[in-house]
Amino acid sequence: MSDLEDQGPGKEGEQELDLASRLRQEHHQSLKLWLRMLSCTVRIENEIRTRLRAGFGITLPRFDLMAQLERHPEGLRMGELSKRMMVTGGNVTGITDQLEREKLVVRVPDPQDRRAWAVRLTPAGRSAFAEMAAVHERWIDEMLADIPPEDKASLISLLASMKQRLRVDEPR
Amino acid sequence: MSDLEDQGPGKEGEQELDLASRLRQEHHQSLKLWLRMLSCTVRIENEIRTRLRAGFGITLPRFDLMAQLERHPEGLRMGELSKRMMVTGGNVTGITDQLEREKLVVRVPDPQDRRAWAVRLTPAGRSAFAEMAAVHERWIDEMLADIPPEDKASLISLLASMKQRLRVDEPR
DNA sequence: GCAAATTACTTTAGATTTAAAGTAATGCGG
DNA sequence: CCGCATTACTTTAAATCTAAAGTAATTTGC
Repeated sequence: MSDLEDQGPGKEGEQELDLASRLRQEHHQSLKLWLRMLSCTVRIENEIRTRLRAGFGITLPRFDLMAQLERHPEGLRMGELSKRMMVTGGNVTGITDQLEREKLVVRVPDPQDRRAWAVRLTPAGRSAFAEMAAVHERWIDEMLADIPPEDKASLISLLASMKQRLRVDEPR
Repeated sequence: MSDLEDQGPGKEGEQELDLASRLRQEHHQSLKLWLRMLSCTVRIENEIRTRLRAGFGITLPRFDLMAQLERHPEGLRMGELSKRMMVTGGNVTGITDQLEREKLVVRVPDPQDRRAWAVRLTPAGRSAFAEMAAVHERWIDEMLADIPPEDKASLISLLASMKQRLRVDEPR
């Protein structure tokens, strides 16, 4: 990738040229941003997936679900998991089934609402996750080690703002 | 999300406090960056997937494959597609099968190497893609419409640098 | 109260995805 | 030229994933 789009406007002096170059600069800006972010994301995701499998024999979606649960010892409902993981409900059903089979989570009936279930980490699940999470974060640190901290800070801030301003429908 | 981590250092004056707050600020920085980018990416991806299906009855991976081909009228080999799309070869085989069934692409044998195939858009595929691509870009523009152009420019530049510096293995 | 709409979750069908094994052609070292 | 590793792609098995339909419980409107 050549990536010449981020240089400041030249010194053509001509107002018209300046406008034209600004337009050229902004041409496909959104698409470019999207593709670049997607590319970074997929690269990292693939690496994590591979390492989780090799290191712990676990899949990324299972790890993700456990990560959601870890922050909620009281458990999360299926619908909550679906929203947080940004996947369909049917998908959550399947991943939960797998994790339950492995005794890493349990489904607890909700006494208030007999349609609903809370999913909770088992003690085994909690301890397995704790070990994986520590290594997982080390991996991320390594993968991003060559990015200057100021760049990281900028990205964190810009992405937070981006997430807020994104015009997408939340519900699934 | 509350997102308070991006405020500049306060004016405590104390060097030690300043260092401590800098440490606190950088705590889990990589992980936070990763999760935030992932969140933005998945949101956009889900929206595009839904719209592509609703608007054109096509899936995102098929659209992606066609997008790769559009820039290479001479066709791309399966292995090239795999690398560019960052998915396994088996996956490319499957998506290509589907697109071939729909008469949107063709497999052309490589005269130099009888193991290899070039995949090419058919005329129907090219014209179908042209229509979809225009709308697709409009969607991206809309989704990112509330993000200031300067933020977009910064993100484009920071993500380009990030992509370069990412410590991940390329080959699949 | 009760029918209808809604909600929470599951099931189903079909597509995508990976990892790993398989097939066939190429290229390399001797 | 021949054996063997490599390469390009396909196939397979199992898991994920979506969209849509299905089930059962809850809520809403009257």
